[in-house]
Amino acid sequence: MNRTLSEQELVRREALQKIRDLGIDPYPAERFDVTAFSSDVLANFDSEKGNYQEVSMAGRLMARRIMGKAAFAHLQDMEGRIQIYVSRDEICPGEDKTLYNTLFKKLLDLGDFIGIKGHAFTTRTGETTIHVTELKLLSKSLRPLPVVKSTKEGETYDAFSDPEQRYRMRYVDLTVNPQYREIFKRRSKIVSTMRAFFDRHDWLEVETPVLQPIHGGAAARPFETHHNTLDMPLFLRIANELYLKRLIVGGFDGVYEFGKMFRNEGMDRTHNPEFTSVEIYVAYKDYVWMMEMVEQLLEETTLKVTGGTKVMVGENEIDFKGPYVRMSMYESIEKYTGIDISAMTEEEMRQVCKQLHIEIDDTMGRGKLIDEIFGEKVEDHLIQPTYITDYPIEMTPLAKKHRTAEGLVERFELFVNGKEIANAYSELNDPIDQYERFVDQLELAKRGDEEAMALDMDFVRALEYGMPPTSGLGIGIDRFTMMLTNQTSIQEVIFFPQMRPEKTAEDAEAEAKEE
RNA sequence: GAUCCUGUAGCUCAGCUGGUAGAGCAUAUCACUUUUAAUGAUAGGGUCCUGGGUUCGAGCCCCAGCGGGAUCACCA
Repeated sequence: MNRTLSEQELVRREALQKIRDLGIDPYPAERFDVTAFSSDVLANFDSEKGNYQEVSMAGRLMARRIMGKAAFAHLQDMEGRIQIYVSRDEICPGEDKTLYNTLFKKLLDLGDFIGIKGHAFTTRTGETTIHVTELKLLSKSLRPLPVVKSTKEGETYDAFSDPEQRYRMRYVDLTVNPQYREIFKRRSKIVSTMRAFFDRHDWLEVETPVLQPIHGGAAARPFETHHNTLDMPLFLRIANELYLKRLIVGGFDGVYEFGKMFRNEGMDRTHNPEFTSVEIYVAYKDYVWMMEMVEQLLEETTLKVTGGTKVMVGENEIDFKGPYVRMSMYESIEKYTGIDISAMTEEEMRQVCKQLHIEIDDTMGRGKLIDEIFGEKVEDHLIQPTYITDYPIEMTPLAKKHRTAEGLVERFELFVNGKEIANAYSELNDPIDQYERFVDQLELAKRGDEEAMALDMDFVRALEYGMPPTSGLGIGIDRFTMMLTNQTSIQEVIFFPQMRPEKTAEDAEAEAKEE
């Protein structure tokens, strides 16, 4: 670590040494007990009651206004910022004024963690403030934070706003842009609310392998890795569906898993290589039941997380209160194009695509053509939560054949604001049918489809032992969080989105030498 | 993958027709015991993303590369 230190970093390192010279440990080991968060005091302090007369708080020193023998500053803790008032003779009652004159005024910097004790009062300008009687350095910061200033009117100056910097140094982002903490608190609440919902129904939270010898359960390209001792390739899971269904076979009638999935595909503002989904499987149910369950789940989650069932997503107000509109895929296409394709042959559909100016190629089968028409002409219109049901069998090798309609499966996807956020089936539990569907996938793979599903004979064996009729569901947590936080980029709801490695000066130098 | 935009001080940004870099905040020193984008004075701070090229001279022009963003394409 021989990087050149900036002037401000040098100043802080010198201050660190001077603090040690004073006999003060800049990184003390002992605990500092906190009795209140800033938000508690700001919400509940009442100068007439005179509460909060002995509070102990801790956080980062975020702004200082020194006026000789007294100073105002802001302390930022997990719940917000509160002003503190530090006067020299208050924290240094004796002759020795070092703590104020030297430590507080000279050697502390913005970003340092401090602990304070004192009492709440209201300043002349009406701001609730902590009058500090004791002050202790808890951890010295050696790099200057970006200084983001904002006025009482809410105007912000010099915001730390470069997305690259914000994502690479999320710790800085969360510190100086605390409003972004709210997104992640909400994300956490979404997960905990859903978990509580599932637990209340006595469904079991489980964990299944992330490292899988066969990547199944979805159509996507996987990450491949290698296990040294076993000397075999392993894949990071693209889905956990087949494992969860094995647990249904084993006799757990309801299982769910929140987990990371990994897909080795493009990255953009709606795709990160690793993302979180929740999948749930419930025995003796079908996809019709599942639609009702999802309505309850999303309505409850939205209500508990946001306080209402309606959320603004961009320009649109979305209402997650059920029931949601249900439309079969064919109906939706007829509604938005005026064309009924349900009885058409592949060739007739090609004509329809041409008529609608949809680009297609010869490799596309009937299922793919339907999907293209749907993607081009229907998806964008599905703003309020809408179930699209009954998909072509070719696209869905793990779903049960439709109970009445030929060539379709019992599947629905939930679309909100033009985007899919949930996918569910009446799960295929006929082992012979499942085997044949896998074989069809192998044919696709032979024709060059990199996303075709691999044959998982152990899964077929499990089905041969018998799986009860089951309904399964997957929800993309990242995308649902985007909706409930009104974000348009997945990177904003993931703490550490995938980035290319940062190129340091040393790297550049090493590269230059190689050439 | 394609196109466009972008990279200058710790942060946010200027930088004219090519003439060896500037502001605000932050930092340092001084003053100031109810301030709040605190104030006043003074000072310091730069691998102008990287590597080539053109030129007497490049932050600026040209070429190549790297990072990031946006749009499109691809993709559950």
